Amino acid sequence: MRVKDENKRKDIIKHTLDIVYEKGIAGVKMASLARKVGLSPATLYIYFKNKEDLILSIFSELIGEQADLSLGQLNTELPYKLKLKKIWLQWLNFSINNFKEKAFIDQVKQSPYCEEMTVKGDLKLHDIGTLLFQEGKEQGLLKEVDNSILKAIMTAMLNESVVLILNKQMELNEENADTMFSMLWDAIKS
Amino acid sequence: MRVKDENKRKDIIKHTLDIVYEKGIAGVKMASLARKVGLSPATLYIYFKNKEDLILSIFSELIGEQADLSLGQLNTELPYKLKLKKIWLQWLNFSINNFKEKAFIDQVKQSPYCEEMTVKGDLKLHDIGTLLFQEGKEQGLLKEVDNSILKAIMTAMLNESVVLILNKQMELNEENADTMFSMLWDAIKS
Amino acid sequence: MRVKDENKRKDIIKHTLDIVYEKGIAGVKMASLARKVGLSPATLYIYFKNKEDLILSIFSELIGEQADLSLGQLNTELPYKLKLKKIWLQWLNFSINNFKEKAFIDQVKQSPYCEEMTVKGDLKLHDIGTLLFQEGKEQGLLKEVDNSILKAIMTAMLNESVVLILNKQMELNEENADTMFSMLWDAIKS
Amino acid sequence: MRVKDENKRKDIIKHTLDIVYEKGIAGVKMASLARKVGLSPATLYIYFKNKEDLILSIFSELIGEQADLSLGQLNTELPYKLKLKKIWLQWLNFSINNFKEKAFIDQVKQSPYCEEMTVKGDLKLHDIGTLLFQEGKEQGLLKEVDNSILKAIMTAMLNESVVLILNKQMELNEENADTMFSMLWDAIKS
DNA sequence: AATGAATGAGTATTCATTCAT
DNA sequence: GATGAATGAATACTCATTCAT
Repeated sequence: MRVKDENKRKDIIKHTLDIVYEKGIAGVKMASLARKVGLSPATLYIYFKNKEDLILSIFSELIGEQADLSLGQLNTELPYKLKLKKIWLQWLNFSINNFKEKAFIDQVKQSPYCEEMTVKGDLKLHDIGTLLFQEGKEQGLLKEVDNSILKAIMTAMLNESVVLILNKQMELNEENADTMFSMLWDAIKS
Repeated sequence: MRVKDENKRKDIIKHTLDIVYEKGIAGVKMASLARKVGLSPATLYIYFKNKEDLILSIFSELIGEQADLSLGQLNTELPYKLKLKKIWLQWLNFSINNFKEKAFIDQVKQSPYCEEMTVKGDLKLHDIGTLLFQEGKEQGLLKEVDNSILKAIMTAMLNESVVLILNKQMELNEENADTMFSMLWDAIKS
Repeated sequence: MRVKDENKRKDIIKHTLDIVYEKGIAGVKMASLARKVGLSPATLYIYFKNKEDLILSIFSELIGEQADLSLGQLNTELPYKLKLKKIWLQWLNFSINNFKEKAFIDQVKQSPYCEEMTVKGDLKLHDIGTLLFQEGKEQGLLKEVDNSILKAIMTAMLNESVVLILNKQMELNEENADTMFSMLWDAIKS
Repeated sequence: MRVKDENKRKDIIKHTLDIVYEKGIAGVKMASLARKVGLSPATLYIYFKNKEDLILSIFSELIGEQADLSLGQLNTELPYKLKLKKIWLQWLNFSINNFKEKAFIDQVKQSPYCEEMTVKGDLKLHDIGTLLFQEGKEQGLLKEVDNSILKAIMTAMLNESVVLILNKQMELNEENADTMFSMLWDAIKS
């Protein structure tokens, strides 16, 4: 009996991410994906039930990883601003290093594939945000605006930083990271 | 000889925007679009050479309108912060009132349709940003960071505000608009 | 504008009947059906929504025709036995002349396509049988057994007669028809 | 070396009969059949060369069993009508108890699988019929019609009885069996 | 200009069968 | 013998686009 090569699933996912990054979700054609991975189209259907399953399975796994990442940092004993900066930098780095994953998540979110699915991972992230901003407000460091606004701004700055860096309009170094974070901080601090 | 009916063209565009907002660009099927507009599929091809032309023509027109909008405000004789706020509010309102148009632009930008096209309208916008931020820096009011960063942040805040409002997580009233703008201002002011 | 040739639908149906008779329902391949009719596969989908619709539409139409056929004969003023014979001969002729249609109906009935459909036409036929046998019983001419049994026997004899004739084991002439009917009559008469 | 497990072969056949009864021959998928039996798809191919072989092997075996069954009864020393009734009842019971087998045979007969095969078993049955009806005619008890007609009627009545019983429109008891047989007898008796 | 019919070139998916262990 | 993985060859269906009027 041939043994299942567990790398194959990873290969499929990797190439799917590549394609989505380059051509969008609609650009994922089962046949050409298979060719890229070096498989027969039929083999894809051993690893994923169908195209929807392929897209949503990857989506779920990515959301899960992303959420897991941040949970560790919340309990550190740093001053609030530094802790926030650390988490922010961590998110920034994660986003840069996983820009294809991020692009994939964004695309799926606004695609029809996402319609029926409850995004569990996102809830985790939401809770993290809540905890984080609550702490800042309690220490009187953050503006007294709704958490969703704070989270929106943080996300927005993150996203745009990533875009600037990926578009080579900005380098990813400590100085620039400091600049971006200080602008974020100025925006949300009380 | 009958002439092309300009209303029909507008109808096609309107329904295309609707579809893209609801189902994404991949959801635009020439036949069902035609049915929605009340035309034959063949008639679409009188108004637009093909699907790509349909998408990109709409895209160009929208980008053009968006840019035109802002140009008027630059010459007003208000203090800088107020002028910036006015432009920001104008953009915000425009984005809210034209969220389908905005969604369309975003979708096209990350679609394969956009690949071969030089985004003329965007250049216009880029120039506006340059002028605007230049003025602020000259008056010593803005942080001395790259214009692209300033523009990115302004765009980011705009986008997230729109999302919050459209998702009904935030109301569109003067107070909230003030809050969002003041956060933006804090972020970019020197 | 090209005009729709109403014969095309009939052609599709005719060739579908041929294929089902020769190879069974599973032998109906949309592409080769289209080729036989002289159309593109895509064109089939203008006339029938999908394969299931193709099969079930034909089925419904055939059932309808079959039922309509018999309704007329019920009111004639012949002696019962002669009337029954006339209807029987009519059914026999119909079955012989439309053996492909009959085969089609039989195949669909035991196929998964039939599962979800309520067979309206059959109900009509059922009612006809009921009326017919009721009359015979009232005149004391038929055995006092359940109508479903009488109908079953009549159907059975019909089917087997058709098989014998189509297999060339029996000729379709008046003598043989008489023989078959008299055997049927002997079986059901009181 | 292990030998082919005869129980496995029986299991495969049993589940094949189940599937054909429920979903028709087209419903037999080698992979899911294997799963049902608790085997790997590849293992099926140890027991049967391919799908056609699977279907036709089962078919041949069933035809053989059916013919064997009847041969024993022909020599009994009963009066003709009673002997015929006994054989008829035996066939009826066999058909009821083996309705899946019967359905299988019917389905295969009208499927493309049957095309190239000469139905040996049926010949045996044909000979039995010939002997049986010959005897009846010699004793002046049966109508002087072609044996194929007599056989057709007997088969027809049998089939319809089975259908009535399996559809619960008729109970399988001595009275009903008597009724059905007497109708058959009335039909064929001289 | 306007149109409904028609279609070629895809696209996802299935499934009998074989491979490699 | 037994097996799970792998696949080639279908197959139903879609859709942007063109045809013929």
